[in-house]
Amino acid sequence: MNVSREAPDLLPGTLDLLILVALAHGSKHGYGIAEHLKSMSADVLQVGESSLYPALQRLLLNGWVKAEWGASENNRRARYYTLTPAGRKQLRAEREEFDRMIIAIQKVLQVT
Amino acid sequence: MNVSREAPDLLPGTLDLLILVALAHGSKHGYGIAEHLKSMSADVLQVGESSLYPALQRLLLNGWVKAEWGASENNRRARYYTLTPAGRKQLRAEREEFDRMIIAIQKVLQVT
DNA sequence: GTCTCTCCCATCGTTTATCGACTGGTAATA
DNA sequence: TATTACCAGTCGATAAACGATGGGAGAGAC
Repeated sequence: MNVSREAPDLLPGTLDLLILVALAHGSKHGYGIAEHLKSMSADVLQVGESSLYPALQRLLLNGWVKAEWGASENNRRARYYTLTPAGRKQLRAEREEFDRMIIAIQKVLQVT
Repeated sequence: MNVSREAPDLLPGTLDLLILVALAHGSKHGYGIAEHLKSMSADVLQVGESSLYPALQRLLLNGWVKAEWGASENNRRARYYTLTPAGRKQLRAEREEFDRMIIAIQKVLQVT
């Protein structure tokens, strides 16, 4: 019964934040976002397409990002996602909330 | 459509770790675990009973903890949970994995 | 010319965790 | 007697992440 556990690809609840951060420097397409997160994290954060694209849909629906079709550097059809002003605000909020949680968890952990 | 978001009570995926840590110093009953997490985190980590008890069931099923009925300091019927050796091992593993994730996320975040 | 590789998009169905609301009970205290 | 604090859970809804799957188009090898 779940005796051996897989190492998760990412911490649940942090994907939206990670995507928003990835887009903070400029527009990226989905594939590029995944690459960015992977390389920036030294291959620890491996976000699969089946997590990434639904997440991007969420962000679109909430108005945090907008999307437009274009061509990638490799001359391929790609959909570029860009942070909206509301998205920047959301990024700040999520980052604060994340920090709050991490600090709280560290307090509990460091007792040991 | 989800324009205003509630601040979550805890980071998903971290509850098991938090419980294991809470029990690392000695047996506690469920209510006591929740109290411990709340006070240690300066009221940030508010784990509700409907998250706590299912989590304890998971830990029991996996053999990370064992449980026995007893009486609380307040002279009430209480179920005391205790870490097993497998639970200590699991605690180490989860803590490592958590640290790995946090470090990776920080790397992505600090670029901004 | 076609094969394969990398790049790029996405959905569907399953699993799993969290959580709001609820039920149920006992000791102490006002 | 009533209320409050302590202590145990369950049930159903919601939502996020993920494995599997299914495209398609450019580039380079053969």
